[in-house]
Amino acid sequence: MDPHLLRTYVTVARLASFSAAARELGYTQSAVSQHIAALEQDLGAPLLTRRPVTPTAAGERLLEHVGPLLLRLDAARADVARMAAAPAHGLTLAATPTALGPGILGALPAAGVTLRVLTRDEIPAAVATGTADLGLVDGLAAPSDPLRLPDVAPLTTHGVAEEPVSVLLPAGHPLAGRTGLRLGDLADARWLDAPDAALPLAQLRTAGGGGAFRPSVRYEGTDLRTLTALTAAGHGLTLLPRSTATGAAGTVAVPLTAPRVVHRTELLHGGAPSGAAAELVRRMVDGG
Amino acid sequence: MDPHLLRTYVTVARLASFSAAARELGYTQSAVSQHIAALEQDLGAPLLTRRPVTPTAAGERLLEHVGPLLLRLDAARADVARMAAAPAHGLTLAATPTALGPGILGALPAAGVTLRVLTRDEIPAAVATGTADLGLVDGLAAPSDPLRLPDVAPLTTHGVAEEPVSVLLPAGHPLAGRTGLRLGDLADARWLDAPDAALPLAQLRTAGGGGAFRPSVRYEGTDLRTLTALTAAGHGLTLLPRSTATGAAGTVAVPLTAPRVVHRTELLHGGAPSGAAAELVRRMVDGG
DNA sequence: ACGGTCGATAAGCGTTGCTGATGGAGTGGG
DNA sequence: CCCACTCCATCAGCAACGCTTATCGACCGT
Repeated sequence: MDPHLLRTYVTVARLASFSAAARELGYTQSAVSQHIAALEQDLGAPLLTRRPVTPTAAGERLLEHVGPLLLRLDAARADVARMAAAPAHGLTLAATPTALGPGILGALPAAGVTLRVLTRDEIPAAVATGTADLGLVDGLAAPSDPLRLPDVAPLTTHGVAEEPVSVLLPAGHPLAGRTGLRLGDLADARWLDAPDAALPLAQLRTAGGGGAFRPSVRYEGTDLRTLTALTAAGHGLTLLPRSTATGAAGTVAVPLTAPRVVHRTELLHGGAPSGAAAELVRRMVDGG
Repeated sequence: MDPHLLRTYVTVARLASFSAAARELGYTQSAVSQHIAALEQDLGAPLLTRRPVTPTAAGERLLEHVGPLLLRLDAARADVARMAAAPAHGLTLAATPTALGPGILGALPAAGVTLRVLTRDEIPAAVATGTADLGLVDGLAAPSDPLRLPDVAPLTTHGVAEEPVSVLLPAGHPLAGRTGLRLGDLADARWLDAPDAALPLAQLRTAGGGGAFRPSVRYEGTDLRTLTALTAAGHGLTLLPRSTATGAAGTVAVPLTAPRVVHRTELLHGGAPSGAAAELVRRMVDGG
């Protein structure tokens, strides 16, 4: 169970080819073949079918483990290296688009920060592996409940903001005049499925809402502007934190009253934030 | 970052001795020394101070990673091996004491089951590494919310039971006559700290309650009988699921009305439960 | 039928990683 | 105060591992 063997295993599985994996990893085809053979002998079960190269049932199970495993390994290496390396000057902050509300943006220093917009799942990984110094993740949660984050590594989290959630409707929508909406009122509505830009509907199901949603258009970008435009054009409703929902052209933001969930933003960092990062953490946590 | 190196690193750190670790691992002292040297060179930072042998700051960070890492590695190996191995006849079920309520016990088959009582943290690990075929974990959660489990491996969870939570008071307690109690009413009470037997108070804080608790006696066993006896003797209050709280001699169980949390039990299993385990899963999930 | 590609296997060889021995450093006892 | 003991680091030697090169059988398209 050498990490090297696991790494070649995942590349072989991904490329569905021993030779291609060898090329990508800088090995010989023979070496890759021996790697896989060694793994299969070690685990006592065939992992791949040859010709075509496809994971077996056991191989599929292994694949589910290896990703997080290698991630954690990288995280450990990065975490230790961070303590030895000289503190870098630049500070990179990974965040989801909806986490960057006005309150957060106001707390940023005037210069020296690199913002990197990532998926919710990518942010803990980026912080753990040192790709980013700090992370901002947001999501839906019961009031004062922490978010459920994948624990790829021992990360420290601080809640930095909580605000109400709004439903974004096109201006002419029959419910646009309401002062508040229950999710039950919207059982038959069509929702935009935009996991990287809006708040993911799937979180609502775990956070207490029930029932199945009917997604219409799926939007895989991270631009809030086009997202609100899609809603304005009638392609579906969107769930957004109130501050980012209000004021979008052609839309109306109505507070969500039930289930009682809030949009929560959390700041994430590894063990020992260096100078500039530590200062930013202090400012954000104290401020919020 | 060979797993072997990591394994010797943790043993050295645990035993605070190169030679002792070598003895335990079946290596020479020289080999252990070289392992640590290799790790330190690979990571670019000293991990241990010698004489006395103590983790450095970087070493401490590494230690936090290595435990889960090796656990996941074992889990992956066990998971794959499980698919190749012949299905065992015996079925072992790991559970917390409070998870074994009457409803659960009734669903067990008449014979062929080994029950193993473990800590909440140990159960996911046991299921992941194949030490147990199935796991039953319980805890406090908002109604219909899933529990927060450490994700040591991709495990499947099914909610199997939810029931109200009761506060266990000694029979003569001033609040014993109440029909319901708010946590606020008990702000000044003394609580038994029994993380392995009762419901851990710490979970309440994340589940919505606030404030600090004043633990009195700490009980590290898993026997509910002595736990209720401790409460009856006035050593502190205990939080228990209603069905296990009622009827204990010398105590009164009063429902907890606020915060609105329930005692939730979840069934855990790995990817491919074998015959007997699969049947038990089906029965429990359908029944609940 | 035949070149081309793919993965498995054998042989050769450099490197790794172990053992055993030795040395310097700190420690406790006589 | 010195000696014996323990601890970890280091060195030399050797076996085993892991890579490459080379070759083979199987499959595919032409």
